[in-house]
Amino acid sequence: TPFLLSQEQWNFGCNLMSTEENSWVLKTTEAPAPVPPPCRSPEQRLFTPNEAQHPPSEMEVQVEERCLEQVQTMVVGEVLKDVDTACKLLNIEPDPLGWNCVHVQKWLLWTEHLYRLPQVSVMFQELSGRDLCSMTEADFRQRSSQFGDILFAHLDIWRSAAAMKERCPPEDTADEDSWSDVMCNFPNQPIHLWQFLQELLLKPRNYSRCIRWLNKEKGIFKIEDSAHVARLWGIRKNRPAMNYDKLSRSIRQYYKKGIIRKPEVSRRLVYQFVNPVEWSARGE
DNA sequence: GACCGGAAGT
DNA sequence: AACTTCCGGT
Repeated sequence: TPFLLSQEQWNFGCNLMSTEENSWVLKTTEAPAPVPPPCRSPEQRLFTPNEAQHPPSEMEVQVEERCLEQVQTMVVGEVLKDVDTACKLLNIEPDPLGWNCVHVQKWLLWTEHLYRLPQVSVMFQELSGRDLCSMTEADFRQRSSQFGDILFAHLDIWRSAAAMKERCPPEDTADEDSWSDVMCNFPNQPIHLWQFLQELLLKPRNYSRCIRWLNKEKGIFKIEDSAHVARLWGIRKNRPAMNYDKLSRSIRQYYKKGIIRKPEVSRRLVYQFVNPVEWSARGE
């Protein structure tokens, strides 16, 4: 089946065009969840805006089509990138068909977080990715009458993304991401907390609302949203009960190891990497 | 709520 | 070993 834009992706594309915040995956710290109504016939929506009046000329049609094409390419690229990011964060592969129950739960946890849903993952326990993919929207609704459609739509995005990937695998966005690719793409390599924090700090576009550098050269950073960072860490380590109390305890374990410390003047939620030289060499 | 470290568990 | 969990105290 062809890759169709969902309402959500279309909205995202519009945001992108207006140079707004450009990550829909991690747009989480403000505003209530961007809960899109699942759109089963997106192509209609794509072509309806503003052509009600006079019939457009041939050239106008061509221009518009090319524009839409560009937007679509851009959106697809962003979706793939965001799926990638989520995969790294969750340590799962992009294709839902390959997921086991644990992977499914991680993905559900992530989706809950993304759309700010209440805990719905319990309704999907013991399901593999293959099970999930064989379910209809009605099946989803049966397990969660309120949010089944959202989960179904989000799974659809992932399946489409995986299909895209398979269709053109060698494309590979050979850009700035290669560093973290090398660091994280080996699946199931246990990640250290300090590495994880650096990963987040490396992507200010996505994470600056919850953690950011105060002084990158000195390695001083501030956790802006402790609960959010803890949640992300919990997702990555598959520790649903993770919170800032525990995360900060782990950070404090670094004090005696000389990996992280409190800066000279201790400030609330501010920490400092002890030897920041190694990674400050490269830009974001 | 953040911060701190001891102690025990995984 | 690298956390995670829990906690009593600042």
